[in-house]
Amino acid sequence: MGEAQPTDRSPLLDGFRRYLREHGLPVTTQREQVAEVILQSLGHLSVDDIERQLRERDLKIGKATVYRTLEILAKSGLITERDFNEGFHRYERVPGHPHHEHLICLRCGRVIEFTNEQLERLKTMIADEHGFQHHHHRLEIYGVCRECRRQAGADRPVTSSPPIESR
Amino acid sequence: MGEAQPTDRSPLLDGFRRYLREHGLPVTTQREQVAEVILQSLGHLSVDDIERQLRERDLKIGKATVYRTLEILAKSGLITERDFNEGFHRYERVPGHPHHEHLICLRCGRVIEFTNEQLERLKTMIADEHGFQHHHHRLEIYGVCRECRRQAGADRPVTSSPPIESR
DNA sequence: TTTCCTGCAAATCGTTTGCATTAAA
DNA sequence: TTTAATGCAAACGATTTGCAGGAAA
Repeated sequence: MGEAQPTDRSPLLDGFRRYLREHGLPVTTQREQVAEVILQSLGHLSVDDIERQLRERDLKIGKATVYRTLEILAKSGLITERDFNEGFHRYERVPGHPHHEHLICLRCGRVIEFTNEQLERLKTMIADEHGFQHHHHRLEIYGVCRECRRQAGADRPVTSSPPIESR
Repeated sequence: MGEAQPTDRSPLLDGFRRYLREHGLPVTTQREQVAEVILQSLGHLSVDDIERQLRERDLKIGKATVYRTLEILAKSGLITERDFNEGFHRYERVPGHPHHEHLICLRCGRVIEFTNEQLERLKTMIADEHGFQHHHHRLEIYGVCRECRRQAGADRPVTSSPPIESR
C-alpha cells in the first residue's frame, strides 16, 4: 500500500551485489530489481507474485529473467525455494533463524513459520537410527489456522487437497 | 523378475472394487490393472513406473486413464500421492501404519519409511501452540543412506538439489 | 439402452531454453 | 570491445481435458 520506494541500500541487496561480483556475474538492473522485491518481502512469493510486484513498480522484466535471477539468489543462499504442493514454487528470503518449518492453513493459505529445538534433535536421532547422514529436511503441518477456525467454525470439513489460493 | 502373475484375488484389490461399486463407478479392466500394479507394489511409483509395469504385462493403457484411476485410488484412501521434489508425483499403497515419514537418499533416491511416536506428539503440540487445527503433515529427511555412505565415503559432497533418479 | 469410460490428441501450466539484441565490464 | 544478460517465443514435461467411439450396468 503506497508508492514503491526503491531502496538501493540494504544489507541483503548489497550481499547479492557482492555475490554477483565475486562470481564474475554482471550486476544488472533486472537482477537488482528482482532481488529487491524478494529480499524486501517477508512472505512466500510465487513467480506470479513477484511479477505482480514488479508491474506495480512499473518494471517490465521478462519471466525468464525472473526465473534465472531466482536461481542465482537460491544458489547464493539468500533465498530458498519452497514447494507447498500447489503446482508451482514459492520463494522466501532466508530468515535469521536457519531452520524453520511451516504451518500451512488449508482454508486461507496463510503460512506460519516456527522453529522447534526438540524437533531438530529428534530428526537427527531418527537419521542416525537409520544410518543416514542427515543433510536437510522439511516439515509441513497442514491444518486450519486460528482465524479461519474462528470464522468458519467447525462446519465445512477440510479436504485433503489444499485449496490454497495464494499468499 | 519372472512372469507377471495376475492376482485377481487380493483384499486390497477387492476393496477397490467395492469402493467403485459403492460409488456407482464402473469396474473396468483398466482400473483393475492400474490398481493391481500399485496395490501390489511396496515402493513409491511414478506414473512412468506404472506404465512400464503395465507394458511388461503387455497391457496398453492410456496415460490419461492411469492418471484418472490414480485419482480415484487416492480418493478411496487406498493410495497416497507423494511429492519428493522431483518435478512429478509418486504414488504408494497406504501402508498398515497410518502415519509414516520418509528418509530420502540424495545419492541413490532410496526411500525409507519410518514412524515415530514422539514426533506425532510433537507435531500436535506445535499445532496447538499456534492455534492450528491439525489436519495432516509431512516430514521428509534428506541425506545419504548407509549403503551410499559405505560406497562413496565422504568424498563427493551432496548438493542441495536432490539428484534422485527413480525408485 | 443408457451411462460412464477409454484412448487419443490437443490444451494447460509452470518452467526452461535458443537465439538475436542489448547492456555491463 | 568483449562477454554475458535480456526478452521473446518456442520448447518441455507433467498433468488435464474434450470428444468420438466403446465397454459396463
